[in-house]
Amino acid sequence: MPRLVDHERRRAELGEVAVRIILREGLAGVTVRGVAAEAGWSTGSLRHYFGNQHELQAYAVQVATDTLRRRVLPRVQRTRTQGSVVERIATIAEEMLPLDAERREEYVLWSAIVEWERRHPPEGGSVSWGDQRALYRQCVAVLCGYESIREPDQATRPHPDARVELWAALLHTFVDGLASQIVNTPGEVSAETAARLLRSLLEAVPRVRPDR
Amino acid sequence: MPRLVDHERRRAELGEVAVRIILREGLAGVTVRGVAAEAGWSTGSLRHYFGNQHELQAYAVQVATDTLRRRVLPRVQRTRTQGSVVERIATIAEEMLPLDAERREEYVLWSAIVEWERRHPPEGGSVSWGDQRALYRQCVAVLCGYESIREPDQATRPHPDARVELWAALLHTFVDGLASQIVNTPGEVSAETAARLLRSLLEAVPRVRPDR
DNA sequence: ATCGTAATAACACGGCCGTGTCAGTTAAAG
DNA sequence: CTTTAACTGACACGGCCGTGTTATTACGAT
Repeated sequence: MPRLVDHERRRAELGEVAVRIILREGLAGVTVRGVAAEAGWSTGSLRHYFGNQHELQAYAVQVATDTLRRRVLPRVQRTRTQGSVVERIATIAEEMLPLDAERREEYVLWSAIVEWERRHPPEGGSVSWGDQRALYRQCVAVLCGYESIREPDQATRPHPDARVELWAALLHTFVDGLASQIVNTPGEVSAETAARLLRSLLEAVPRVRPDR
Repeated sequence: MPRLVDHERRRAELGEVAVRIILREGLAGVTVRGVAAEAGWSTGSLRHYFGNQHELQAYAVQVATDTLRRRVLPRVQRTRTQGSVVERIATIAEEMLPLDAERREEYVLWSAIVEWERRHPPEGGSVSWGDQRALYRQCVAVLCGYESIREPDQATRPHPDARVELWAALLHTFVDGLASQIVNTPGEVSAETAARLLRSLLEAVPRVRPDR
């Protein structure tokens, strides 16, 4: 019969282009015509793979999510083994801050995902949010003097110590604020200032057992 | 000669319409045609008062700034006199959080201003940022056990106690993060949760003198 | 080699946008 | 009342957008 095209492969290809546009112009820049042009196709052709703009943007957000997972998780898991506890945890938390060009790119992707989820709330709650909270929970647990490594699926659930749970939330919120200040008022909050503030907050986390 | 129109008054009138549009559709919704239509004039007429869209949006941002000053400052200054120190300070800080419809409106205006300043960085640094920092500085000073009221121009300058300065920055960042989480992930961070987290952070501020 | 359908691309329609032009209107100064 | 410049609004141009329609192409099964 007619020639067959690997739809999933084409969508992935177009998704990559869309992510590139998100980085350059934000989610609103992902238009049917724009993506088609940058990918080198006509809009009529693109619309065989995405019925409308909504589908295109939804797919782009999905690609962005996968990209972040692939980029950020390995960096977080490759934990630093030297330095004080605060220093090691700070290094992990800094992976969520737009301190350099690469992480600034990632922050733009985060923002696009958040913008999308705000306008199209996922029924089961944001997955990325749960992941982040689990990360901070684990950071605070270590900082408090608890076991340094818990099973991943354990970190997804609340920590038995309410103080850990509380400070995980505080840290999560603080890092979010720090990230937004870095991009929105770079003249007021530099990368160095942010790094310093982060460590100061980590110092304030109450310890169950003395520093290790 | 020809009839005369109070230009400043017209601009203010159009600015109000523009702010209404910012609340409804964001800064990008402030278009020459849109504002003219909502104000009941033609675009050609509007453009006697604003040469182009840039001028119109810049003016709208200015009006938004003035509106916020007029709305938020009085609420902050009418400080609560009952309850613990933490409770009183929390009430002040909560004025910066989008906890109800009114303050959610104000948050949208803040966001529009920040967006504008990010794309058109003011040379002298953001005025609104300095104002906010001064507020948190004063809050933390009281919380630490310092004098409850300093001269306004004193609050603009750094506090002599470095710890006050540090925790003012931490609190500022935290409240920013809390605000963004409330609007971006309302399903994860409710108004109640935010209020609770805020108080928890305030409890963690180190005291110079015992609670008063 | 032929056929039929997926794939492709060109085009049109309607919408919103910023901006420039220009003739008509208004009202204050003379 | 006449003059005159500010004011007004209608219109056009070009651009970008989403989307629907339609003709053409390409290719695998027959």
